[in-house]
Amino acid sequence: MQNANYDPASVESIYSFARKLTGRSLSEATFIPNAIANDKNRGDLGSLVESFFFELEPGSDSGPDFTEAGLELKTTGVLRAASGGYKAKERLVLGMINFEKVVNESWEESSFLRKCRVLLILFYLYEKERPVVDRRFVLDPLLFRASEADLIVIRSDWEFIRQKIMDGEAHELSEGDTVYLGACRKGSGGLGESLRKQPFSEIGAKSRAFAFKQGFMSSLIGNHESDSGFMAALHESSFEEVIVAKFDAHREKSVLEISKSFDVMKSNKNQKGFHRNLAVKILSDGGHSVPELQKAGVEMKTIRLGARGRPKESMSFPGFKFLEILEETWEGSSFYEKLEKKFLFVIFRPDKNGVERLDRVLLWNMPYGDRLEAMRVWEDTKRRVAIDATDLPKSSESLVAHVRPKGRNGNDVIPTPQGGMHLRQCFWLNAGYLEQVIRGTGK
DNA sequence: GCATGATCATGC
DNA sequence: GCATGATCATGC
Repeated sequence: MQNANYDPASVESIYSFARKLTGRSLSEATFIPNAIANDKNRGDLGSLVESFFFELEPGSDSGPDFTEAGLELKTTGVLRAASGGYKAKERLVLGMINFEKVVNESWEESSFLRKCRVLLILFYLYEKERPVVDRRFVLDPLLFRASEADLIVIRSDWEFIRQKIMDGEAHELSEGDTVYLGACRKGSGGLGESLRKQPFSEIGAKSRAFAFKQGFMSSLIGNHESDSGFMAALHESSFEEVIVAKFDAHREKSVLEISKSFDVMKSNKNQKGFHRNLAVKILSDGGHSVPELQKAGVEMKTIRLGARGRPKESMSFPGFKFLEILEETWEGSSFYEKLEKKFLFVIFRPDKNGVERLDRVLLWNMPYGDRLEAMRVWEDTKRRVAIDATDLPKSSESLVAHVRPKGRNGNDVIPTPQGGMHLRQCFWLNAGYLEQVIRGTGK
């Protein structure tokens, strides 16, 4: 079947297309007919993804879903783990065990291996009350190829299961028999139903399927998380593209919508880090930190615009002590150090109705000329601290930077060279300057 | 509406 | 306990 979105013969192409689901639900990623989207009882997200996102014909069971690429597609639920990451909601079923056939197969030639050598696994956040088409894919897809070490265990599990059937004990199979790959109950043959025949015994057996056990799935997820998102994506895209793609999934969403999608609420109506928190959630797929930013030396700042597109606030930087700045040089100062960095601005903006939305992100370096102006303000500050620490550069004195208090409260005072005590201060980039920076880029 | 002053919540 | 990022509050 022809498809304009990806090349069904290319694993890479399929994978990149699958990544468009990351951070979204199926209904956000593609059109779903109302009759299906509204059917809250519709349980099988996997087949909906196959038909509406990948536009595959309903599969025959014989081979992998992406026949040409030899790739089997799996869609599976995850739950939040106490650690902050995710864990598997349940085992991943890989295909029914055909008691008659499996006994005649070798591991290398097995239909199990043929079908499950390479898996493309999509992880969505399981939320009971949420219709399946609205459940969000919270991790990047995982292209699963069992490691050598895993394969040894999986093979031994598979052979154990096969041997039990050869011994005429299919009815005694149990998931606990094995380590990573289990024979789980699936399909007809439950209580009161007719049992299936097995080749080496007259006793009927419950029908079973091969499945990666829940613990194995959770460990896959854990490994995937730790090298996922950024690092995995970085194999294919630039740092900037990765970041922009993460935010693109939430662009134009209201702050409320974003917070709901990550299931976070303002813990406190004065929670000043709320928007920053949302940005962290977006970048880390629901986690609570973004070590990649630190690793790359990127300084993330949130900017909230007013109705006219001007930042509501100036941007603060680490504080300085009056007595210390006298001993510092510009290039030894923490303000200098920060301004040398690459910034990631996460920009929020109110729409016509005043609803604040994620506008866009911007990776930005301060131009050299503006750093010189920041240096001038810093030098001026140092000079004036020595004269009168209560009279420092105001925002009206420079287009770029100024100095203002930053403290716990009115009691948060530190000593001045003049022998008095004065409110702790820090450097700020002017709101007006930031406005120019933002206007000069993108839109 | 903006400049300036003041302070809050959080994470280490 | 304290630094940090961020926001609130006030007065012109």
